[in-house]
Amino acid sequence: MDMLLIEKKWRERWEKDKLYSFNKARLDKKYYVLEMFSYPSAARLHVGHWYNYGPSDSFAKFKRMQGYEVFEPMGFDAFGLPAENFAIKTGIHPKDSTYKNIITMEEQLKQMNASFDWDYELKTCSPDYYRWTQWIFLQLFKAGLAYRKEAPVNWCNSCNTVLANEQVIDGRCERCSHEIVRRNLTQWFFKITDYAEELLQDLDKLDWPQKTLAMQRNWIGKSIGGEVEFQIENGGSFRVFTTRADTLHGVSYVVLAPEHPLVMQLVTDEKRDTVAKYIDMCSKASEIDRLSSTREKTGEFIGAYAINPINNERIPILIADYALYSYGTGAVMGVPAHDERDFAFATKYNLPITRVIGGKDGKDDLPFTEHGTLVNSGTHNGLLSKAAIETILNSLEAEGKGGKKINYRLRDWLVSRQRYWGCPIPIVHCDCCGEVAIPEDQLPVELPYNVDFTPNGKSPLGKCDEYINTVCPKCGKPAKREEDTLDTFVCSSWYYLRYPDAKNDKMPFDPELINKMLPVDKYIGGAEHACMHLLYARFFTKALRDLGYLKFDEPFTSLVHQGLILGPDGNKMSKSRGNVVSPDSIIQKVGADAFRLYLMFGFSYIEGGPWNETGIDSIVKFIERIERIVTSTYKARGAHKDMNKAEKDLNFVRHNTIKRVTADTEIFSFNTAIARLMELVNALNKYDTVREKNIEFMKSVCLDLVLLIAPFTPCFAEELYEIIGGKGSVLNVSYPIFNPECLIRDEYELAVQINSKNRDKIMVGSTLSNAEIIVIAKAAANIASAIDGKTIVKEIVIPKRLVNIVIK
RNA sequence: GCCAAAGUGGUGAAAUGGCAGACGCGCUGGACUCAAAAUCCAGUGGGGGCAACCUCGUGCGGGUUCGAGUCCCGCCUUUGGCACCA
Repeated sequence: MDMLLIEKKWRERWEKDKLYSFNKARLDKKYYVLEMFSYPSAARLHVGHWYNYGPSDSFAKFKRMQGYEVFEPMGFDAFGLPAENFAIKTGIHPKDSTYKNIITMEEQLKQMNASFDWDYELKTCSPDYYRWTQWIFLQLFKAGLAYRKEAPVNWCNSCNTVLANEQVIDGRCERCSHEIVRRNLTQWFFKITDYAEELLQDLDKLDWPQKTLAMQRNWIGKSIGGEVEFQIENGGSFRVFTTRADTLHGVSYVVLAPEHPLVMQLVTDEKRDTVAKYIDMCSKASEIDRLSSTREKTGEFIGAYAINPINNERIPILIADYALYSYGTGAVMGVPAHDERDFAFATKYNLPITRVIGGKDGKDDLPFTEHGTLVNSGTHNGLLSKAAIETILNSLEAEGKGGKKINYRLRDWLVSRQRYWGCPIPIVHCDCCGEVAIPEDQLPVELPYNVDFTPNGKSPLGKCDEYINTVCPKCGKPAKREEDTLDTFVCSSWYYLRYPDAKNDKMPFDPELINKMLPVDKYIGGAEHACMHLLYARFFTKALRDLGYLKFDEPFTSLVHQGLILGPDGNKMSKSRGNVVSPDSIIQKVGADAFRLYLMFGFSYIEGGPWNETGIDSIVKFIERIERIVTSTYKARGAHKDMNKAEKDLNFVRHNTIKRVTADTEIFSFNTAIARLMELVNALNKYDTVREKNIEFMKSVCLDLVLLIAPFTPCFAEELYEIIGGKGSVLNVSYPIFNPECLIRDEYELAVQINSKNRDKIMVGSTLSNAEIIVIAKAAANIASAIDGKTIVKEIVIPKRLVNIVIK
């Protein structure tokens, strides 16, 4: 078969017949399969694209053949830095290069023989999409979920923009690996922290990889504890957050974060200079320096004192950059005896260390960080930590000096970017009215084309006079537009909602339709999005639900991460390593179906692994074996109609294959599914050598084979189906269903063990009882002699598998 | 440092606590052929034995169990994630 030719033939026919067109009349049977959309890169599709889209499309086709109305859209995550950086280098405008790349990518994606319904295609950089991104921004703004604040932010000097916490990897920019520095800037944030608890709780509802759930839990970082209020000696007060209120008697100092506003108020005149210097030093430190937990702790006494509310002790107030202004209250109590970090800090600065929790077994090593019994704690002596936390926080609460409190590690999502190629923020800054939302009927705020986007640390849109200067929608006076654009993760946080209603020009989506189409039934994409896209999208869904636009809580019911295909050297493929494998030549040689099948058979889908193409030839041979056995069977003639042992054996393999392929495909275990298909082909070939063949029966097995393979090699299966006289598309035929009765064998082979070691094999009828089986087992040649004269301690029968006789 | 996952033939990899290595690749032998290719068939974890068979074997050391790659405890290694979060 000329695969390239037949693939073209079937692609054209599918398109003509609109085979993959989603039928809204069958919404009750909808199955939404979504693969994470791609960035429109200039390079051709790489192995990773194929590995993501090929097997998951097979899953979609499998669901289709099971009778579901499958919705499998495709689009482009088209805003973003690469196009802009490319433009800076070459002068080609990001819009031009992006749209050009999209066209070539569309062509390539179509060569995959996938079921994408292109009628629902979306591009996040197109005004009819980002109009609604802006609309959602405004809904969040009106609900108080989008706000502007000055805060220390992560700044990348190479990308000339701020980054969200999630985009900082080990103190470096996730994109260019440049060191991140901190800057104080006024930026837009989304209040994702309002949803911290629900984002955490609802993880329990999701059919997601355990690892990803764990990562999100860690990222949200719930911490149950309490707040304690410390009076300042010369008036005023502040609070600290602690999970160990039981150690309150052991507090020998408190620490404020360098950015804490109280610091410059409380500092004494003699300390003012050194403290200011320290603060300055902290602000200049890069994230890398600051993040290093092995770095020696530093701090400065600010000359002021606080009062420990539980024992009225006078304790010094220090500043140290290990206290994070953005977590808790920005202030920490120091308990050197029971915290490793505090211990190191107190030792260095000669602060008192008082033990207040007794050690185990009389040991008195410090620091002792476990729970235990309180000592040196006045009236609380003798309490266990857990009870003490409860008691102390309750009494503090009664006195108005604190109480129980939960903190989260999760921070609000910083969405401003000082870049050009992104969604404009639909806000006007007016001297009189402040931040004013652009009226919804004036959306989209279009991204201007003629903009100088050479990077100089200022937002490119700010340099574009005709864009930036406008009038206030409220008071009509001259005003300036917001000059930053939105993080591209904002665009991708709702695209799954837009797909089913991609052409709607009245609203972002019709809630009535979307509530029926969503949530996504199966979402497939890389694990690297665990704490970014997948978290943001969940937040958007919940926020839009609370605003009344959606009726479901979670966007993606079930999630699968495909593994990573590494270079042949076992490293991640990258241009700089020179280990990038291009699939183009392989596809030109063997076709997209064979390539897809190879990817599905050669790797465990969720594991991935180093690239190795030695198996491709064998996959081609396998396809040819199928073609040979199916076509020769359909040409053969014979009047034989019996169903004897040979037929029953083949029928067993057939139904076992159907059962296993169905179950394995359901859980994305494609390599084992294909192994089962190979077994069926082997069984067919074996049966083919039988002298008196039941040709009609054999044909029916071949038909099942063609149907079973159809999701994996769609064009090949279509062609074969046509050759054997099938009408219409094979993908419209129902996927075979196994018959349990055909899986019952007349007799089974059992291993017979003595003391758990194999000693013999027996054939037993399937209707025999365990007692009858034991009788046969004991009579087997090797067994009878072995148990002769011995005491039998135990007899175990595992149906269809083994008999174990335990003797003394 | 903390959390999670993984470690199985020459190789890609399989195994609801039940015959370890399914299905492939590679290799060896055979059939077909003048010959080769293609195709088909058989064999293929280590050690021992002429043989039927025996024995060892899933990173290492223990344990639970009639039975452990799988469960438990303690290590080693690798890979991801988090990392001054009070």
